[in-house]
Amino acid sequence: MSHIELLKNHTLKATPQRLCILDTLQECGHATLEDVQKIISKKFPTLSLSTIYRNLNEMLQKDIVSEVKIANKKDYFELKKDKHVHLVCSNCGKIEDFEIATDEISKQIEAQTGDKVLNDTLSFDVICKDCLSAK
Amino acid sequence: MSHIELLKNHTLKATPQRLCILDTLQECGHATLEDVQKIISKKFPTLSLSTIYRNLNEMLQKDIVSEVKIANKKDYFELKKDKHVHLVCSNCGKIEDFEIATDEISKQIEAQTGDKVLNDTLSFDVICKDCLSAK
DNA sequence: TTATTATTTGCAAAAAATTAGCAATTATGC
DNA sequence: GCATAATTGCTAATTTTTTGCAAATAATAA
Repeated sequence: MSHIELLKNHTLKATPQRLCILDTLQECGHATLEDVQKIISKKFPTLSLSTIYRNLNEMLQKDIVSEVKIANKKDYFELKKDKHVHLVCSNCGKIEDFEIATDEISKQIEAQTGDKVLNDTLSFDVICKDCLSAK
Repeated sequence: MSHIELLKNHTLKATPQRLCILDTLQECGHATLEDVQKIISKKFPTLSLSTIYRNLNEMLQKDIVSEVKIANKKDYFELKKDKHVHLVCSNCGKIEDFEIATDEISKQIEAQTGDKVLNDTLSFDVICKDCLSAK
């Protein structure tokens, strides 16, 4: 789905500012507010900081974007996508997505606690393949 | 280990302020900065906000305390403890710890990506047993 | 104990991050 | 194209976090 459609489906007007924010997130994969700000200041210097804040918040509300929380790091934003875990390289800082089935572990939790698992957010600290081979 | 020892082992003086902060985290299990502040303002009204900030940061550095990041929530602090996952009730907001082996999933990631997994942070959105039975 | 000293605290003020208010601008549907 | 409701970009207000420094205090050794 195009970003324009995405916005319209959520009753948001497709302004150039919003499209620029979405493009930025798409390019980066995962971007902190600072990242977004820095990149946008080059691509679209007149786009104001308050517009970035306002829109990221709106898009979070409307579930177009999600916030990725990683220990000892600032919050990241990403476009909403299929369920995945985050692999965070402790060496180079890179964040990769990885699709994996987490049903097993959810079942185990349900069996042992009596809770009902709805959803999960998993992140793993890793040394990525590239950093490993660079040693 | 007592909190006093804990501090001394990390070359921090055992001041009443620090002990109060540690006690608060222990009581709460998981507390946001706001929680800590609110509770402390009753127990120890003269303990200043900058002391809370300064000490939580120091304790994070020294690995006495860790930061718990949960999607759509403020950051929580907890005393460092054995590896565990967080179960966050979407209904009542309660956060529970749960000990679970995550080796399986780490192995799977290593096999498929070539990365080396060091550590993980998992949290699960659940409806807790109490909320389930209250329906 | 008491004296000494390096840490730590509390306060007030600075800096950084986030949000609000509002006039001017713009996307959308007719 | 026009009308209009939504959105933007300002600037100013809040809120959150950090700093600097004098006064207070915990740890140490005499």
